Amino acid sequence: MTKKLKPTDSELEILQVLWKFGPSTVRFVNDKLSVLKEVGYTTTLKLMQIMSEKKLLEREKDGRSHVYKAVIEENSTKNVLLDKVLETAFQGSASGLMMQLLGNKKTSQDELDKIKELIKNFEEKKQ
Amino acid sequence: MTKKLKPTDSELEILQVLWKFGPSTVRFVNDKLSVLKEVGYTTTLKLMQIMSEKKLLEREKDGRSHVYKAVIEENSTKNVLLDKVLETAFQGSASGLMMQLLGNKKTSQDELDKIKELIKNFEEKKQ
DNA sequence: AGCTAATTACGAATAGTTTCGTAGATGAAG
DNA sequence: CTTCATCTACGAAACTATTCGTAATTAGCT
Repeated sequence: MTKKLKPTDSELEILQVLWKFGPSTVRFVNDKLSVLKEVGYTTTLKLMQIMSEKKLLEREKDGRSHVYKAVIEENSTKNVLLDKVLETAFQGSASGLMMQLLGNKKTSQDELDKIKELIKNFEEKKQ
Repeated sequence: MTKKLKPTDSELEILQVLWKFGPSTVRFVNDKLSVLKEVGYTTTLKLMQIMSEKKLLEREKDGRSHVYKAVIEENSTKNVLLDKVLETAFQGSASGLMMQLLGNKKTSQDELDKIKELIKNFEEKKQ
């Protein structure tokens, strides 16, 4: 059973890189993060070391450096984050959350169509 | 312009009470929180004092105590929280988030119907 | 006025996150 | 083998969140 560890914001940024690009070195992750924000190499290193201790990452020696990979799944992690908001902000009401999402001007017609398709498929599968 | 202050988890619990019941004393809020979890009176007091400093709450003297009210809106706060998850975990994709939500076993048919209704209304209003 | 119960104020302890400086280790190149 | 660049390890500092003990204040009651 996977533990329901909620990563911090900084940890999530690192996880995003590893999920997207697969197992990577600190150097690689730091380069990707540097595109988005100023961040020192040792800062990223330290964070990834801590995440290894927490078992969020695993690492393997490769020459003089290490290759880190995410241990926790992208899906289950997203579930934890979404559940948290669903519970704390929307009292567990998916439609309440949906209403908020639609109230955001950001949802395009294209997205809306995708969502409708999702619901349709979901209901068919359910029977 | 409303600031995009993201309340902490504990702060959110207090905000939920104030949003639900309107302006309240520390005693009242603490009583409500105590139903859900063990929490000391001075802990709640301190938190609400800090939230006042942060301008998340306003307070007004009433006899020997204070009445606190939420300054930040329920809707905009939920938007901030939802946006955060949408951006950090789902790269801004509402349908991606929706997929995750449906993947959760928790979404009932009743909720699903409400969501369909929401989308229908939303599309009608859009034209 | 004096007592009591409730409230606020203050500050400290704890824990967790985030950042980064510095030192030490290591592999590669000459 | 020595030098150099790169990487890891370690620890400390700054910051935030959370909790709560204790002291001071206040309103109301007799």
